[in-house]
Amino acid sequence: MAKKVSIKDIASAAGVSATTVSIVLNGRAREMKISEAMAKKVEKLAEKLNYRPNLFAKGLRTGKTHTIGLIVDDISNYFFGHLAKVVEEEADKKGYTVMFCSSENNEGKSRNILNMLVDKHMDGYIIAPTTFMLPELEKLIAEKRPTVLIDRYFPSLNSNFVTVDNFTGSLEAINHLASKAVKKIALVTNDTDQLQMQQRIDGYVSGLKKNKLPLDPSLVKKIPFGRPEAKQVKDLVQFFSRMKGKFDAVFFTSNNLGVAGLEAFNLLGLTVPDQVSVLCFDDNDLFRLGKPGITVMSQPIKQMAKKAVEVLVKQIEQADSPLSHVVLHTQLIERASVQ
Amino acid sequence: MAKKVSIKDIASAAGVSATTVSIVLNGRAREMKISEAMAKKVEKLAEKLNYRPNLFAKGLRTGKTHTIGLIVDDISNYFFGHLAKVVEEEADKKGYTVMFCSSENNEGKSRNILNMLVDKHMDGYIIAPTTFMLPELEKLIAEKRPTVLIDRYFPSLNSNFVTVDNFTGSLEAINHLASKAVKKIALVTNDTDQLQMQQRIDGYVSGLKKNKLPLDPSLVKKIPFGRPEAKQVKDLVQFFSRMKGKFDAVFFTSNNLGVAGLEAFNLLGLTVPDQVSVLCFDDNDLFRLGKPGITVMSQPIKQMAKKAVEVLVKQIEQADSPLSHVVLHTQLIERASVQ
DNA sequence: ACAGGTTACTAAATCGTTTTAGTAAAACGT
DNA sequence: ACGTTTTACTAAAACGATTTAGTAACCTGT
Repeated sequence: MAKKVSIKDIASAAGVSATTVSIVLNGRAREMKISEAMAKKVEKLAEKLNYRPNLFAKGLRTGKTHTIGLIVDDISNYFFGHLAKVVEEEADKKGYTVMFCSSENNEGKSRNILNMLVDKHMDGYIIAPTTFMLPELEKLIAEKRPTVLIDRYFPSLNSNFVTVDNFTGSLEAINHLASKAVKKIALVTNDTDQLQMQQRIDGYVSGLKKNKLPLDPSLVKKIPFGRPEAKQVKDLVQFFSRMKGKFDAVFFTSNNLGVAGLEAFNLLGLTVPDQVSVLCFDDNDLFRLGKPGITVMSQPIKQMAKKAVEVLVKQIEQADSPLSHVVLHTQLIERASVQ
Repeated sequence: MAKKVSIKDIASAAGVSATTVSIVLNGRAREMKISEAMAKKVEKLAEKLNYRPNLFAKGLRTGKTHTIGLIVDDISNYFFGHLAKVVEEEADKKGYTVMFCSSENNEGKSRNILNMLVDKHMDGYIIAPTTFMLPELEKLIAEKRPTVLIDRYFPSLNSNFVTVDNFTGSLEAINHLASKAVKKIALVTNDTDQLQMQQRIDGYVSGLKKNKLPLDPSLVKKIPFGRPEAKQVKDLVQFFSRMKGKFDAVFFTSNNLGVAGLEAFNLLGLTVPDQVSVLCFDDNDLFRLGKPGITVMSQPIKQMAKKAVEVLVKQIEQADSPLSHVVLHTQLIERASVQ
C-alpha cells in the first residue's frame, strides 16, 4: 500500500548508483560533473516515482532539519499568537518550518521543552525565555546552537535578542497619564522576575518620579503568573475594591492583565475613563475596538518577529556571524481610556 | 565540545553490547531477560553520561516520532489559538508533542504543509481542512495514517472528525434574534465552500423560514477569505452603508468577521444595539468584555480539542479502532448586543 | 605516445538506533 | 548423566540517506 520510494529505487530504475541520484537531487550535478542527460533522467524518474526523501535518514546523516523551534509562554495569548504567526510566515519564506511550544511559564515544562527541541535537532531556536530556562539556555549558547531570545533576555547571557525598549515605553506611558492630570497611578503587573516586566516596573517608578508623583507601594499589585484567568480577575476585584478612591488610573504591564483588569472593572461597576483611566502595555482587539477604546503602548509585533527570524537565519547559515541585540520602540496609541 | 553520547558509548562503558543497552533503555529488560543487575548498571551509566537518544536514528528505524501535526487556518486567530493550546496540553499529557502549521486558507500552502508534515513522519494529524486539501487528505486516509478533522469535514471523505452542530447553532441564533422582535437580519459570512460555513448559512436560511422572516439575498454578504483584515473592514463599511435602514440585525458566522464588523460599525457611527443588533458565531475577549457585550453562539473549544486528541491517540495506538464522528453542541451566551 | 588532467560515474563507509537470529552457559527434568 | 529449556546476553543486518575515496575512460598537449 504505502510503497516507499527510496533513492535506491530511482538508482536502479535509472541504471545508476545511489550516489549519482543523491548528487543530482541535491542540485550538485553541475558541480560534481554529472552529465546533463543523466541529471535530467534522474530528475524525471524522481518526479515520476513521486520520490520523497526520508527526512530521518537525511537528518541522521547531515544533522540538519530546516526546522526552527519557537518557545512562547502561551500560544493562545494575543501577543504570542500574532508573533508566532509572523515567525512562521517569515521562516517559510526562508525555507524553514517552525515547531511551536508553550512553556506555560512553568518550571518543569520550560526545561523539558527545550531539551525536547534539542533532541529533535532544530536548526535554531527563537525563545521567549522563562527564568527557569537559564541553565538550559547557557548550555545551548555554549554549544553554539543558533538562538535568538525574544521579548526579554538575560543580561548575564551573551545571546542574540530582539526586544522592545520596555523602560522607555513604560516611562512614556506614565508621562502620558501624568500629562492628563492623573495623580494617583496604580500599577498592575505580574509577579515574575522576567526582565521585560522589571523594566516596565522601573519605567513606572521613574515616570512617577519625573512627574513628581508619589510612589505608593500599596498601589502596586503583582499578580502571580499562574494560568487561570478567573483567579487573576478575582485578585484584581479584591485589590481595586480595597483601594477604592486611592487611585484614579491604572497602568497594566501586559495585555492579558489589561483584559483581566477590564473584567474586574466590569464586575465592580467602575467606569472607564470616568472613574478610572486605563493604559495598557501591548495592544489587543478588545482595546482597539471595545468601548471605550483603551489607550495602549503598543509593541511592533511584526517587526519583532521578522527581525528574530532574520537574525536567527543569518546565525544558522553563517556560523561566525556576530551577536545581534535588537531593541525596537513602542508606540503610544491614544484612544479613549485616559481623561 | 558538543560530545554526543551514543548507545555504543554506554555499551562499551558497561562492557556489554549495544543491543543490551537498547533493550534496557526501552524498558524491555524484564521481557528480554536482561539481569536486574545489568539493567541497573546500564541505566546508571546512561544517566551519568547524560545520554540522549538520537531521534533521527530512532525514527529511521521505527518510523515513529511521537509527534502529531496540527493544521489550522491561522494560529493568531482566537478560536484556533485556543484550540491549539489545548491540543498541545492534551497531547503532552499523552506523551506527544505537536507541530503547528497555518494553512492561511491558501491553496499552495495548504498542500505543501500537509506533504511537509507527512515527510516529517507525524504519528497522526489533526486538521482544520481547507477545500484545497481534499486530494491530499484522500491519500492520507487511503494510506491509513491516523487523522482527525476538526471544525469541519468532507461528507465524501470517510474520516474521523470533531465538529460542532453548526446548523442547529446557527438556527438557534436566528431564533434568538427573532424572539427579540428583530425583523431584518443580515448575514455576514465568508466566501468559502467549507462545510461549517455552509451549515451556518443553511441554519440562517432555515431560521428565517421558521420564523416567517423574508430571505433577502441582498442582505447576505460574503467576504473573500483573504488575509488583510483592513480589506474586510472596508468591504463591510461599504456593505453596511449601502444597505442602511434595510437591516436591524447582523449575524456574523465567525469571530473574526464579527471583529471586522464591529470595527465597521465604529467607523460608520452605528451603535449596537440601538441601531443594530449583533449576534456572532464563536466567542472572543472583545465580545465578552467589550461594551456592549456581544451575544454569541459559543463553541466548546476545550472539549473539541480534547476530543480530537483523544480520538487521534486512540487511532494511533490501536490501528483498527473504528472511526469517530464527534458532534458537540454550541451554547448561546446572551449579552447586550441584541435588543 | 604517454604523463597528467578531466569527465562521469561507483562501492562502501557512515550516521545511531532497533531487531533478528543466534549462542554459550546455567538450570532443569527424569 | 544427558537432552531440553531457560537465561543472559551478542553479532550483524537494516532503516535511507550523504560522503569519501576511488576508478575507468577519454581528452590534451608536447
